[in-house]
Amino acid sequence: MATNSFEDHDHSKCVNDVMTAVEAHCAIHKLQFTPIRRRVLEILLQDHRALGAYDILDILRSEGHSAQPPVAYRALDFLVKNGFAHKIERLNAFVACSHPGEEHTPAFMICRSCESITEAHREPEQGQLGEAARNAGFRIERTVVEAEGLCPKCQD
Amino acid sequence: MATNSFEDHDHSKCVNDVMTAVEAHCAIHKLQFTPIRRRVLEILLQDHRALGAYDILDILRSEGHSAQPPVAYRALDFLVKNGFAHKIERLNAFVACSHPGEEHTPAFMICRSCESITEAHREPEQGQLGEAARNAGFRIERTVVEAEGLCPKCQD
DNA sequence: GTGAGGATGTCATAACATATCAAGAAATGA
DNA sequence: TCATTTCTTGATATGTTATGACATCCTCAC
Repeated sequence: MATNSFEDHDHSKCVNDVMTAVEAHCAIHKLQFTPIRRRVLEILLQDHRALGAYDILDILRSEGHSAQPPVAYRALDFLVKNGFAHKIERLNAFVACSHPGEEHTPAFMICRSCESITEAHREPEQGQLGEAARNAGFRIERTVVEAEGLCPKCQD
Repeated sequence: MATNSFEDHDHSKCVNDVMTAVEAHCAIHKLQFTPIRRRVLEILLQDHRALGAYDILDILRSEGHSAQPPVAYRALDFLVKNGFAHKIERLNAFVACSHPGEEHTPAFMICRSCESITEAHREPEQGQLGEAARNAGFRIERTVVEAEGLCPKCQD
């Protein structure tokens, strides 16, 4: 398996692995993985890119669903709350999680050229931010860590 | 001087220092520090809090300015572009910079209770994000690093 | 004083997100 | 099985954040 989504990889496996993991997680935790929620996650998984809620709505509409804004936002809330997707604050957009269901503190690398996104993992208490927080007496509950730049392929 | 804005400090000195530094920077770089831009920065400096563009607009209006949205966004663009203010992506809001004009890579700690914000500084190439970027072959150009949690005072 | 570029005034609208309430479906327990 | 509760969805409306476009005006260099 590719260590990050900038590398060439078998994307259908990538999608299947995530869907399988999410299904299992929902079964265990008695979460309702309804058709809309499933479809929105599938849409996010199509690419390692972030999609806005209205991009998702457009796709849902083209498939015949009703698709007023709350439809997308509710599905996204469900996916984000349960760790199946993340919001990219810099872009006001959403991306499928690479490690669904597991507790983790993600960091993102966003290519400004091809818009691909790869997810890395951090330890919130370590590193420069953790140190700054300790110095300030600040108790971290959530972090947003996003880097913008150029992915390997777009540096040429 | 306080090492971070969570501590008690002489805030009028805080404001004066920043305004003086910004004035100097604008003089040197031939930037037009116009009344609107100055006023918006003063508004941001009133507290170590982030304000939305429309919060700023409300204040400008209450002072008799015209104040259509572009008025605030243009002033904020100027302040951000020149390093006098930062956008807090998590909040879609803006905060005055503690170290105006200097090249730096900020990280923010946002108190979810009192909404105060303090700015720390990072080295983008170091730490966990820098390491993840090197591993992925990603070239970082900008970073968004924001922690949400509780400041020392609000932990009681 | 004229021209070029930057700054502002103003209107309009795009893009992102949520409140509310009604109706329907699924899980729960008697 | 039926009633109850809870979660999910449908639908309308609205709130919030941000930008496009164009006219006007100011400033500075020449």
